[in-house]
Amino acid sequence: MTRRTRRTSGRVTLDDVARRVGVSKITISRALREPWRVSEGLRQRIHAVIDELGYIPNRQAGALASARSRSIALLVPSLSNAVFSEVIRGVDEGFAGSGYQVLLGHTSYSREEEAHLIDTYLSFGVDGFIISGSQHTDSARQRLSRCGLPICEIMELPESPLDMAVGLDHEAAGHALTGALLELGYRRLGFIGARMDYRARRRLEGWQRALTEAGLSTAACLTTESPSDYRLGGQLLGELLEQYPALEMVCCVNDDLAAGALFECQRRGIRVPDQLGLTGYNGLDITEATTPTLSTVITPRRRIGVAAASRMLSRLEGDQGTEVLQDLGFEIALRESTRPAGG
Amino acid sequence: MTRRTRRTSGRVTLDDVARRVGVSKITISRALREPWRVSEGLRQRIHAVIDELGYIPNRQAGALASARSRSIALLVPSLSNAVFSEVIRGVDEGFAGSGYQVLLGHTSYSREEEAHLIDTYLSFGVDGFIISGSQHTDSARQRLSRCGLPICEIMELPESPLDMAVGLDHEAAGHALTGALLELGYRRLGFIGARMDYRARRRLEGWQRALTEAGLSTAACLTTESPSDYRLGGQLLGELLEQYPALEMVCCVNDDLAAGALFECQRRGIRVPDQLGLTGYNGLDITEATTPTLSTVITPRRRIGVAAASRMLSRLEGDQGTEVLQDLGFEIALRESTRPAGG
DNA sequence: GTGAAAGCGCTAACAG
DNA sequence: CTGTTAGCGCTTTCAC
Repeated sequence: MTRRTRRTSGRVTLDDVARRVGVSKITISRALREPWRVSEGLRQRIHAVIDELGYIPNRQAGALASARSRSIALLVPSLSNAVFSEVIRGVDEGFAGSGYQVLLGHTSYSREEEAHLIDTYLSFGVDGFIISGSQHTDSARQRLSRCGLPICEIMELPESPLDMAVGLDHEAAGHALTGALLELGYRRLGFIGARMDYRARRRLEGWQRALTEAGLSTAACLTTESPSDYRLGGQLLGELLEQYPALEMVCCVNDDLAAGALFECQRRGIRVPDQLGLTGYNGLDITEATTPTLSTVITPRRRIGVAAASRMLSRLEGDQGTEVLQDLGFEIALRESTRPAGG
Repeated sequence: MTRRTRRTSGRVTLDDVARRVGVSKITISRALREPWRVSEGLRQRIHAVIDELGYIPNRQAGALASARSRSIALLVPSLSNAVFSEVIRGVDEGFAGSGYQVLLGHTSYSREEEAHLIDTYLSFGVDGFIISGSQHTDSARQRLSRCGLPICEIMELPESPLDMAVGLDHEAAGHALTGALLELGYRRLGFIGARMDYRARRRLEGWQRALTEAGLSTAACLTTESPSDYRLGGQLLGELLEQYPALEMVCCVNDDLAAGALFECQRRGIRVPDQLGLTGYNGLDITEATTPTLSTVITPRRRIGVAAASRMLSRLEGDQGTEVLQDLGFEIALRESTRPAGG
C-alpha cells in the first residue's frame, strides 16, 4: 500500500456527487440519462447537488463505457467557402436538441487530409460521418466501410456511395443552366473555372454537353486548379476575353468567380448584361446584392445539411433506412446579369 | 460465470496488436508515444502489425487514463463570417504538427450558446480554450476560471482577461481610420453598423471620438442588431442618405456592409468616391476586388490565430508565459473608395 | 528496454 | 426505483 494514489484531474466526478447526495453513483448517472427511472424528489436533490458542485460529466469516460460518443464528424473541404458554412448550419439545425455533438473538420480540398481526419475522428470515437463529396483515397474508403458506422456523403450523388448520400446532380445543373442561356439566345459562350474539384468538373461537363448538343463550340473554356477567389474571377475573365473577344456570355463555375468577373467588367467598362452576360453557381448572398444581380444556379445547401443530419439520426436510432441516394435538386435563377427573355 | 461478456466495439485494440506482436500492450503504447524507448527492431515489427490490423488508437481511453486529451476548443461567433475563417486557419496553422486537435465551435454570437459550448467542450476534456471575445456570461467566466485550463481570448484586448489574450484595439482602429478620413478632407461623415457586438461598438466609439475631437457631428449614425450582410449594407445606406442627403462619407462597421453599400451606390448611380466615400473594416478579399476597391482597416486575423495557438502550446508544454495581453495592431488601407490625398 | 498491476470516470448487465 | 459488480482501452506507477 505504499503505491501513491494516481493524480486525478481534480474535477468533480459522479462519485463526488453520489457521496454528497448519499446514493450510489449509478443513480446519479441515471438521473442524468434516464431521469424517468429516478424518483422525483431524489432527482431534484441530485440536480441541486450537481449545480452546487459544478459537476460536468466526463464524456470520454462515458463514451468508453458505453461504446458510443454521441458525436458525429462533419467533414467539409473548406470553411472559407460560404457554400459550406450553410451546409454546416443545416447539419447543426438537423442535430439540434438531439444530444449529438457535431465535430467539424475541414480537409482543405485534399483527399490525404481527409483520410487523416477520418482516422482522427475515428480515434475520437465518433458515431457517424457526414462527408462532403464522394472522392476519397482508397485507404479512406476502406476505413470508412470497415468501421461499420453510418456514413452520409453530401453535396453530390456518388456512383457508388459508401452508405447514404444527399446531394444534387451538378452535371444536370450545368446542363440546365446552359440550356436556359441558349433559350435566351446566347450563342457564343465561354466558361471559367477554378479549384476544379469533382463537382466543378461535373458542372463543366454539363455546360459542354449542352453546347455540343446545340452544335456550338466549347473551346472558350479556361480553368485552373488554384483556389477560387474574386480576383481570380477577374483575371480569368480577362484572359478568356483576350483569346475570345467576341464572347457574349461567360459561365463561371461558382459565384465568387462570377462576382470577380463582374467587378472586372466594371473596371473595364464592359456593360453587363448588354455587352457580356455572366452567370455564377450556388446562389450565395452576393449574387442578389451586386449591381447587376447575378444569374446563378441555386443549390439547396442548407437543406442538404438538414437532410444529412436527419438521415444520420434515424440510422443512429436504429432505422435501417430505405433510399440510398437523395436528390435535392437545384433551381435556375435568371437575374440581371443575363439578358432578359426575348431580348 | 454465466455473466455475458460486455459487448465491445469490435475495433482493434492495443491488446490485439500486442498479442499479435507477442509483447505486452504497454510496449505498443510506448512505441507510439515514446518511440525512442523501444528498440528499433521491435518498433518496426509493431508498426507493421499496426498497419496490418488497421489499429486506430482510442483517444477517449487514452485521455481518460492520462487526464489530457490533446485537444483544444476554438470558439468563434460565426462560421459564415470570413473574418473567422481566417482566424481558424491561423489557429490550425499554429497547431499543425503539434499533435493537438482543434475542436471548433460556433456560438452564433450568443453568450448563452457560448456558455453551453464551454460546458460541452469541458465534458470532452479539452486541454485549453481559445475563445473569441471577452464578453461571457457570469457562469461561463466562473467555469473557465475554475477549470484551471489555459485560456486565450482573441480578437480584442479585454480589460480583465481570464488568462491570456491576443487581439487589437478596435476603438483605436476606428479612431485612426476616421482620423485618416478627416485628413483627406472629409467633414460630413456617417456610420452604418449591423450586429453591433462589443468589437463593433468599440469601432463606433472610435469613430465618435475622432469626430467629437474634430468638433464634427456624430449624428449620422445608423445601427441595427441584425446580422450583417450585403443587402443590409445597401438598405442601411439608403436609410441613412434619406436622413442625411449631404453626407460625403459613410463608414461601415465591416466590409460586408461596405460592399453592400457600394453595390447600392452603383444601383442608384451614386459615384464612389466622387459623390460619396465609403470605408469598410477588416480587409477581406472582396475589398480589393470591387470596383472601386474599398478603403478599410486591415486586421491581422490569421496572425491572431497563429499567435493564440502558439501561446496556447507554450502553456500546454509548461511555460507559464509572461505577457497577458498581446496587441497585434491594424493597418489603415486607403484605396479607391475614398478620395485621394490632397483631392 | 520491457512488463504487471492498478485505475482513470463512467455505464452495461444483472440483482433486488 | 436503487444498488453491485465488472470492465470499456488506455496510461501511470513501480518493478525488473
